[in-house]
Amino acid sequence: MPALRLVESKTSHTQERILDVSESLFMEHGFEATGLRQITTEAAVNLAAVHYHFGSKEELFQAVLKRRLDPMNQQRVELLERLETENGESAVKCEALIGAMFIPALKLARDKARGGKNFLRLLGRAYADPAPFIRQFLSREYAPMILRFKSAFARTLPHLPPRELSWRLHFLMGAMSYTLAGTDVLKLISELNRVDRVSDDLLLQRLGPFLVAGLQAPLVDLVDLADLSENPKPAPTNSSRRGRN
Amino acid sequence: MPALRLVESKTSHTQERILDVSESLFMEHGFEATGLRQITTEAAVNLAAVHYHFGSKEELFQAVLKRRLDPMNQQRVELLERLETENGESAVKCEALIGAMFIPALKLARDKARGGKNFLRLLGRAYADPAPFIRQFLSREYAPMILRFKSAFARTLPHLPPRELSWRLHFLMGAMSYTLAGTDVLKLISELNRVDRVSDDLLLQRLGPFLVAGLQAPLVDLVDLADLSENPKPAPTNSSRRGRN
DNA sequence: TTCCGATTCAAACAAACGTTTGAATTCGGT
DNA sequence: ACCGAATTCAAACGTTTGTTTGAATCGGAA
Repeated sequence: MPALRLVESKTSHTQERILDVSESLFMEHGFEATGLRQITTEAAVNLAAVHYHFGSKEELFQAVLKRRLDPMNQQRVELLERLETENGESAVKCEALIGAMFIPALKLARDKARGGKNFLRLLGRAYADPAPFIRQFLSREYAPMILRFKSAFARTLPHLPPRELSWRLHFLMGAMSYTLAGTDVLKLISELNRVDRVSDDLLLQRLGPFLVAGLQAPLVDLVDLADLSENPKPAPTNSSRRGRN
Repeated sequence: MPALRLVESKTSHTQERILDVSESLFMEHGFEATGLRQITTEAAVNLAAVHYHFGSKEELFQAVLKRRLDPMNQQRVELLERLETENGESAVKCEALIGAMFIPALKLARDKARGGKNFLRLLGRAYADPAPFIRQFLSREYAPMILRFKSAFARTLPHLPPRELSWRLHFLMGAMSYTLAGTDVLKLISELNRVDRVSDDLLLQRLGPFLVAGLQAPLVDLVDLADLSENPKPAPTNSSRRGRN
């Protein structure tokens, strides 16, 4: 077994080429469907270089994600902390919090030298991957930043019960990652095809208000709807209402 | 080449067992990572049965999706049409439209005999898959239903420009599929772990208001934010504002 | 130059992949 | 009981997979 990158200071030219090519290929075909030979030939390096520098295909995948994810999440909490010190006692507004989460991602998507949107599509794909090593890695990677923001949101939305807040943040992450990933299943929805391809900036300004309004939506008391097939319209019929929470 | 299911009336026992096992395995490991031998041994059928009944692994995957997706989307448009005839001239409310989209999916998630949540997780995974044959299939499968609902939303949200509506529906689909898929990357967000596992019903009642509020969010005029790193707070500084849409 | 660790390289490993084949078997109708 | 079609079966097809090995090459300090 070789030394497995004892020298961390000057990352070799080979490592970066492998990471770059892997990023684009993993994004294009997914983790399982991308072969190491495909990567190494396109990167013009030897096949064994992957195992020499990264240890295994799985570790390579994690390295690809980690390279972009660490700085991005770090920027996110930096923005959050700056907002919090600026605001002193009073809670930071929803809109600003969402901006703090979204802007570093958007910045990454713009920086074509550093992966561009390819990386975010890869990330969105990783979100949906059930492979345990991916899920564990993402959890480990996201935990600090998510918890940090959750308490910030709780401060600015004090009327929301904790569990309700958790769900709304879940929805928020869904819409955000779905959007950032550029999942274009439903391009047919729209005229998004070519026009809005350019204007990444406007994305936040469209997504932002949507999410802010969602987070601030009024609380409704939960109702048991056992009759799914019968009464499709959720109009308050005032019957079959049983308190539950 | 064999007859390739000329007889459609009585689907063989083998076909269903293959579909059931495939559904759960594809969901667990993804399309690429699931082997045909894995499927056929777990289903206790011969390896060649897959090609005999379905033609190829890709066609098997499509059949797995189609079996649940067709009835679900059909239910959705049925609900929509019932709502529209009930409301006559006036537009159907946002809340009801979202219910019409969500309830058939929720119903499917509940019906453990017909796949249960496994299928929705599989579906959420397919959303993020870049394989062309999957994307084409999903587009083909979703097109009628999506277009139907889009025009319904346009009627009830007349103040929204078409492109803005398209984006908001995009966000909506993101939050919805992310939620239905049960992507639990961010379980750490919350106390969702065991408590809310039971109450699928309450999901719609949490997601519904979130999405309604998002769809009805006020329109803001779009601004050019070229200074991402400098001014993280989207407070209206009144400078660097250039009209653009 | 000499030497040593870091890196690259070609070659091979066993295992698993999706797919095909042709014979054996089952089944329903006459 | 017989026939013909539908289905199942075991076996092998040729590729491709991630990983390992051991020797060749490179690069900088002594």
